This record gives sequence, structure tokens and C-alpha cells, in this order.
Amino acid sequence: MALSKKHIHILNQAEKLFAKNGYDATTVRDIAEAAGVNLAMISYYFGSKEKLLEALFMERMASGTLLIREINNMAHLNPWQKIQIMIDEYVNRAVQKQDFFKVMISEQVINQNPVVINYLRKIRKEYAELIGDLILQGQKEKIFCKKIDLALLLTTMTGTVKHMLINQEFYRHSLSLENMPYEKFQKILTKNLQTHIRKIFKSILGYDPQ
Amino acid sequence: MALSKKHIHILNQAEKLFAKNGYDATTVRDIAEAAGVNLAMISYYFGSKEKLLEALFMERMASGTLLIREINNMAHLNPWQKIQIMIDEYVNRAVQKQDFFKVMISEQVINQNPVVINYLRKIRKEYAELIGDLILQGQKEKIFCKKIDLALLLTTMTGTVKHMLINQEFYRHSLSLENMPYEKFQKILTKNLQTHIRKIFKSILGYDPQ
DNA sequence: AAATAATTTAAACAACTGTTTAATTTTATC
DNA sequence: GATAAAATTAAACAGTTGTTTAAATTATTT
Repeated sequence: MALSKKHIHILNQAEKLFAKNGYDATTVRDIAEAAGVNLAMISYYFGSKEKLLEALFMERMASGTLLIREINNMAHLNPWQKIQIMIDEYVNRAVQKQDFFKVMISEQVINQNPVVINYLRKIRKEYAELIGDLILQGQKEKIFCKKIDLALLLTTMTGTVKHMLINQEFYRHSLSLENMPYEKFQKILTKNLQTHIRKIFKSILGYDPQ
Repeated sequence: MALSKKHIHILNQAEKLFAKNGYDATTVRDIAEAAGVNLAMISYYFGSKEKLLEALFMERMASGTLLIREINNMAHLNPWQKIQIMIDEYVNRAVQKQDFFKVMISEQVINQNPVVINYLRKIRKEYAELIGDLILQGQKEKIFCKKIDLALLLTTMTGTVKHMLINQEFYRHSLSLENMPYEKFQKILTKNLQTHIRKIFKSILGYDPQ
């Protein structure tokens, strides 16, 4: 389905509501009101509430896979540099697209819509294979250690980032940054997450540049 | 409120449904049917669906705080040993009480019930303070490094564990353990999570026993 | 300008929601 | 074994849900 500007506008509003109140607690009337359109327009444009959710996932995830392929094609970089860039980009995307990530978490926990779940699975598999290749390459070059549990490592990255999004106010408080404007805090958050996860990857991969 | 056996039985069934379908998508009729009681019994025993959720959190979290205080009082252990035990116990609890942890994640993402949210906040604060004390002690003893972002480190622990619970089938597949009986896999999962997180803590804390 | 298609609207729909009621059965107390 | 309390039931409640309808409006094409 090709998405018009009106489609996108409705999706944006729906995303906000889903992130805040969850899919089930968000009514079609809520979405219509937030988007400033008539109730029947949701069915008219998307067919149903559920198909709207599917459309949201298609829309938001299309860009994700492209990026990691691009990074992987940067021929002049060694495996560690590529992994580092992938970590940074993942954190960037998560922090910038917080609302969608929250919707993603909810959907993963409750696991209802088969279209969405399959889509998530596909993306995760692609991601794991790509980083798996990079690690293999690094092991050949003897800059990574031999035994690495990739799935566990990826879980730490995504788990740390997603859990941080959910509990960011706790983190903000722990750094006593309650009064900082949000944009500024967001930058610190991103930076700290990137540094932290890079450190973990370095340690687990056994990467130790002389 | 003192909980009778019937209370507990209803809570157990409700927990399963909340974990599987989410709080909002679970109807009072679903709970009543699963528990084998009349619809009106839910209101009779708990007052409302929302109060049932609150009762579930009270019930499940009461044991959690006790444990960490106990560990902290083991005088013969050094800070690192205590932290290690706390990691192990956290992973144990999470894997064994998966359903409740899933309900917890959902509630943290959508953030609706004030009683639940306040309760979660309180527990997390207690937890952070205790581990914070242990880290401070370790720094005094010069076995941990000076600059440690505790909130970030805790986020990695809880994020890794929770995200693993949600995506454990992916992990099981990545280890090619699809046909293993679940109890057996659960033990491996627990063990791997513990080892992994201990490694991360060691690396971030800079703990390096000669 | 007429005709056709696309968009928008208010109203209605049937099904489902959490909760309450009042009657009934079971259990405990004397 | 009578009396009171507790537990259980089926039915009804009022409000909300996602979706559809058929008419009205606007935009596009001829």
C-alpha cells in the first residue's frame, strides 16, 4: 500500500497514542480525534485498527534494514569499526524514535499480531546474520576471541537500550539532570548508551587494540 | 488485605493471562473462566480489575526486597561476592517468575496504574541504593574502579534479562535447542545469563582479581 | 459545465466491557 | 438444628468498542 500524507499523519498520531497508552487501550476514536479526522476515516484509510498497526510497523521498519547493509558495505573499515558504527546507529535510532520502540516492546511482550511478529522476526534475523558475519571475520583476523554468544550479546544491546528508554526518568534523576532541557539530556543519554555498549562489546568480543 | 487460597488461585490465573495477552486485552470474564469461578467473584474478592492488578504486584514483589537485604547482611562476603550473588538471584527470579516479569514490563512501558508504578519505583530505588553501597565499599577497598555509572549498569542487567525472557525462543533457536525439554533449556538459559552478566559487571566495575 | 470518482460525515450496528444487583446456596457459629 | 455470615450465582446495567452504512461534500476528469 502506498501511503499518502494523510496516511502518514494518522500513523504519527496513532504511534504517539500506542506508545503512551498501549495498543489495546487506544481507541479508534482516540486516534481519529488526535489526527483531526472523522472516526470512519480510520477504516477508510487502513481497513481496520489492526491493519493500521501493521501499516505503522511497515512504515517505520523499512528504513532500518537499509542502514545496516550500507554500513556493512563500507569496504575500508575493519569488523570492529563496523560493529561500533552499528551500535551507534542503533542507539541513535532508538532514542530518536522512542515512541515506535515502545510500541515495539509492547508488541513483543504480548505477541498478538502475526504480521507484526513475523516482520520483527525477519528483521532481527537479518541483523543477527550481519553482525554474525562481522564477528566471524574478526575472529579470522584474530582480533576477536573465539567463543562468542552472539544472541546473548545482541540481547544485551537491545535490552539495555529499550529498558533505558522505558526508565529514562530514573536515569535522568540518577544523574541529577531533572532540570535540563530534554533535547540536551537526550544527547547525553545517547552518548552514554553508546559508550557503555561499546565497552561491553569490546569486553565480550575480547577486542583489545594494542 | 490478607489473601486467601482463593485469592491466590485467581491471581495465578490472572497473571498467566496478563502475561500472554496483556492487561487491557484480558477481560474479567477471561480471568473468571480460567480460575473456574463466577464472573462476579472477581469484584467480590478484589473490588475491581484494577485492584486485582495491584494485588498481584503486592503479592509478587513482597518477597523480592527481603532477599537482597539478606544477601547484604552476609558479613563474611566481600562486595564483589555479594554483587555476584545478587546477579544470580535476580536472574533466577526472573526466569522462574517469567509471567510476572512480563506483566511488569508491560506496565512499565504503558505506565498507567499509579499504585503499581509507585511500587515499582520504590523497589528499584531500594535495589539501586543497596548495590550503590556495595560499589562504594568496593571502591574504598580499591577492588572496583572509580567512575561507575550505576544506573546504566543496572539497566543493562535488567534490560538483558527482561529482553531475553521476551525473546527466549530466538535464543533457543540460535543455540539449536528447539527440541530440548523446556526445564532443561531453562537451566541453560539461567546459567548463561548469569555468566554473561557477571562478566559485564566485572568488566564495567574493573574488578580484576589477581 | 456535467459526470465521475474520491473523500468526509453523522448515525447506527451489534458485540463486548467492567461492575452491580438481588436471589440462592453453602459454610460457620451458637 | 436454628441463625447468621460468607460465598456463589444468573441476570441485568450502562457505557464503550470497532466497524459499517448511506447520504453529503469535495476533487478530478471528461
